[in-house]
Amino acid sequence: MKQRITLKHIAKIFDVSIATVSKSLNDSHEISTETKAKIQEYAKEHHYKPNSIALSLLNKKTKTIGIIIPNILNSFFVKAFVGMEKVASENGFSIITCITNESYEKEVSIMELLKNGTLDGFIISLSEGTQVEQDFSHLSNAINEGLPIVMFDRVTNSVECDKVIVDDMLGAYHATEHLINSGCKNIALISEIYNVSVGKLRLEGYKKALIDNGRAVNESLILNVNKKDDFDVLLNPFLKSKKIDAILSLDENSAVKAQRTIVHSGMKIPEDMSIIGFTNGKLPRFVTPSISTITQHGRHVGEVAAQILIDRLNSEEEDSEYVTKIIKTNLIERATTKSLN
Amino acid sequence: MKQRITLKHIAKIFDVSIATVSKSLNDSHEISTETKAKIQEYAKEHHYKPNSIALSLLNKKTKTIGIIIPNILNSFFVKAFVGMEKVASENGFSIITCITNESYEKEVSIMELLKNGTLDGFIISLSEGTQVEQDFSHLSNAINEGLPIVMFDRVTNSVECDKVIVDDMLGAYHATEHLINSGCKNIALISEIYNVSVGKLRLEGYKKALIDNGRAVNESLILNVNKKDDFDVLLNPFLKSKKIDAILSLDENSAVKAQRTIVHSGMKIPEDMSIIGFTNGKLPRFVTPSISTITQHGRHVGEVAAQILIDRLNSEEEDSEYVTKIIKTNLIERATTKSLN
DNA sequence: AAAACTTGCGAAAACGTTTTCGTTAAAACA
DNA sequence: TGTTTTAACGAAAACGTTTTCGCAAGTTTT
Repeated sequence: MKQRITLKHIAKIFDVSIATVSKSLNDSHEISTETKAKIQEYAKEHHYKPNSIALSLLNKKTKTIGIIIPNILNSFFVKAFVGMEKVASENGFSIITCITNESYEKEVSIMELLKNGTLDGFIISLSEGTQVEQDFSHLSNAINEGLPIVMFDRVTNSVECDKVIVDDMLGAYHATEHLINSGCKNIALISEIYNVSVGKLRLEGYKKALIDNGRAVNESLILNVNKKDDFDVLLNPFLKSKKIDAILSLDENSAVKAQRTIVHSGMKIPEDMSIIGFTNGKLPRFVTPSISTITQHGRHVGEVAAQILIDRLNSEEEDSEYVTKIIKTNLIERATTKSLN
Repeated sequence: MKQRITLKHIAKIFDVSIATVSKSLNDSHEISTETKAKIQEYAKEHHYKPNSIALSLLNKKTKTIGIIIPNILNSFFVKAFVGMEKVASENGFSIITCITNESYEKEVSIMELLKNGTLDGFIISLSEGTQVEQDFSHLSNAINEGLPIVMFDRVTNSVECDKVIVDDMLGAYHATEHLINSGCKNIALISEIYNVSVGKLRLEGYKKALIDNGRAVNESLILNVNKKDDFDVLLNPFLKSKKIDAILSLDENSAVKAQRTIVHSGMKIPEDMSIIGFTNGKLPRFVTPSISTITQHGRHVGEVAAQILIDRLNSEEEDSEYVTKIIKTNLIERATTKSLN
């Protein structure tokens, strides 16, 4: 194992000071052209690379940002991640990734661990546990210690920082309206994410659309499910008992599972039953019949979040205002909805 | 923005030396119990955390590993990633993630960038570009410079290092045999990954199974496709012209796309046409009919890879032998294959 | 009472880099 | 010739930490 080459090594070779080597490699005018030339050549030949740890210590900047996501086995978060990675890499930043598995404790301990100087800032989407717990001190502490945070998707009003959110309410609103306009009478809502902020916003959008269109909100048409629930068992009686003819699913999983159950039950899609889901992964696209989906532009969300953080890190002034960017959604009409005309 | 608290701050407060503070916080016996007590208390109250950049510089260890993957929008790689993140986090390691987008150039430049002291080691799956280019000097250089590498899934014999591979050949072999034993006569092979090592191994397994079972290898039944190809256009004439009654897809994408094309063509699955794919993501499971799949245990692959690297980093002795772990595959029988009895 | 040992702490080096501020010698000027 | 500029380099501080070694005072042993 070769020792990594340092300024000191080079200095010894040419019998000059470390300062001279450093300046030579930075092409300083203080050093004579010949000295610079020979030092630069030697450095190149021996693949000298400045130790970035030493630089980080000196500059108090690491050019590294932390990305904390609840769960990466989720097409929205992976896409957001891809967007962040792209922007970070384009701007010369590295990313350290952590997965909280929806746990508040893990989120807190990760942030404690990472507030040790290795990071210049955070991008985070809150874990379900944190949104239940409603304790955000680990975040405000980080901000107080000078670590900027950008929150995306699952955010909270209790922390002041930059935010990138999806227009969940409007997305659900439009989807619901689409179902209404295509003739659906009893629109059910299924959610696996009733605990998290975006789930609540989508629910609001659903209700508002009903009311704005002169329908009553029927709470018995709202079904909150858990990840381990058996959909067939849960959904079949639910659908039959209520004369439901449309489902708005607030997350990707429940949309796909509902579609399966309905396909197996023999109902006609979309004639007897319409479905709209959230999050445009491969799943709703490749399933048969393909599922109409509200796309959240996950990749774009990630890009914007990363760009905001990097801009803040690169800007000199400390006190620029926090921004909240809202990313619009789109309804992708596929085979589980009737078209409007 | 509060300044981060350092040993120096604490030293000034109690009018002692930095050394004393450091030793107190590390509970050294050299320091009197009272001094230790008051310093520890103050440190705790003010949330002192050692600057890990300074420690990294001192110890020449960062407790950070780099994970380089070709593409994270791929269920195998995400699962592997999840496994690595889990093991790393359990062992107190952070991970820096980079995505090469299958590009050789990006892979090289990423490694150049990261060989700057920020990482203790790498876990990498080769990009398609690298496997085409067959230039691995960026990897051997890293190893020569003392940065251990664990390669997983897409590996090469040209670099000596720890490896974790999936038993692709045997997986394809068993799948092919299953198709033969269930009565299929003309088994086609479709691959989007003919360029990468694992694609070649799977192809070998397919051929070997045919030969071992007294069948001839018919090269015209082997179809290499590209990501942008239109499957319907490509596949329909292919299937009709060759009397094909089974397909072995070497990757997840082509399996799902082939299934769609076949469903649309009206053929009966699995009576007229059997399908087996690779990589057990959500897609093959949720699609109708669900696709029989060879699972590669991605998560386990990731866990093993990370554990090997971390063990090597933690071990004192330099020269422990390189290992190659082979992870067995399983065939998950679903609705696109006939059962054997 | 002298010698040896213990306790409690500080100075300084080390990790690798950049940068500010000398310092020396040669060159330019008066 | 004496003074000022300029060119080329080095010393040292700084980033935050750990650790080795040394030192003084007090304590124990002979």
